[in-house]
Amino acid sequence: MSDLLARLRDRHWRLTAQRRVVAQVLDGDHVHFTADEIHARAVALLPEISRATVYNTLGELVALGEVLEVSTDGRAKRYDPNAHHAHQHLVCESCGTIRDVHPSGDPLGSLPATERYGFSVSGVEVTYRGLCPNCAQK
Amino acid sequence: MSDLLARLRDRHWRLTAQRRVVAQVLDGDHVHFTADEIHARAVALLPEISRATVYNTLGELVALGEVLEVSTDGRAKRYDPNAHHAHQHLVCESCGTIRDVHPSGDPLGSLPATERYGFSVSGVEVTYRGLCPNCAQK
DNA sequence: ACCCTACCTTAGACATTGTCTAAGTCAACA
DNA sequence: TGTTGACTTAGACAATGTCTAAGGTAGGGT
Ligand SMILES: [Mn+2]
Ligand SMILES: [Mn+2]
Ligand SMILES: [Zn+2]
Ligand SMILES: [Zn+2]
Repeated sequence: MSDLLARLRDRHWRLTAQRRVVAQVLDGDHVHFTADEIHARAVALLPEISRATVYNTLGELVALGEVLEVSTDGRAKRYDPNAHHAHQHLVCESCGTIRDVHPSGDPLGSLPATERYGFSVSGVEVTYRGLCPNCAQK
Repeated sequence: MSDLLARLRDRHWRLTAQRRVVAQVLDGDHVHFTADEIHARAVALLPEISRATVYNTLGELVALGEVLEVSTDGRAKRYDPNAHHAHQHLVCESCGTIRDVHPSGDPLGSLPATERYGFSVSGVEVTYRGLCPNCAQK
């Protein structure tokens, strides 16, 4: 994630304490936190950080392509720092656990030209749903 | 959609004016309205119908498997009466238009056993994103 | 046809998630 | 070290969805 800070410096970002803390919370490639979860963890490191700044910083990281926005449940969006390796998600319907998964083949290839209705198709999101081992054993 | 009313009667649903109107708004297999859009159209047919009843009725139709809930944009959920033919969605990133599409192959099959982490995988949602012909011509 | 009553509907309060504004603060550059 | 425009903040506001208590009614029983 220090890579991330370097990239942001290159883009003439001001490196404020607040932005450092948000980046630190997102460190680790397999987290999928909501904005409020990120805010709570950020407050533990920098008590005076505001909700607005967390939302602002996350929005900027998404616009820069450094973080992905994931909506797996129609509730709060989740923020995914694993933006540099294409992947999809497997979600437990019971406890909400999210795993990164890597399907075989190109997901875009599954949409035939006759099903594209003249769209220029540029991306695809796949969400697999099921029960995780913990929740499956009732 | 009269099929739907018959099925609901069979399940001992009370056929109230409000429920008839919600079903009528959802008639047609290729609509993807938000709850508020459905409420606005329902009010045009039955002015005193409340927001709570629309939400209640939609939730019940989803629980019965007669309507699908679709979250394509992280904003309001959309309600899809085309619940009896498996399909996926193609969304215009600019204007939000949604088309039903039918990918080739079984979308579930693209997730190898080694990527399932012990989950019992029961479903998959695929959202293709791009620009519709109207929006593509700037 | 009329009652009952369990189920349904309603208005509006409340909850969650996200956006915006105006005023104060500070990181980076000179 | 001073300057300045970008950044942060508290809190109001907005959008979407949930809940409750009170009143209404569909449909079975008579
Ligand atoms: Mn991920
Ligand atoms: Mn559909
Ligand atoms: Zn689980
Ligand atoms: Zn479009």
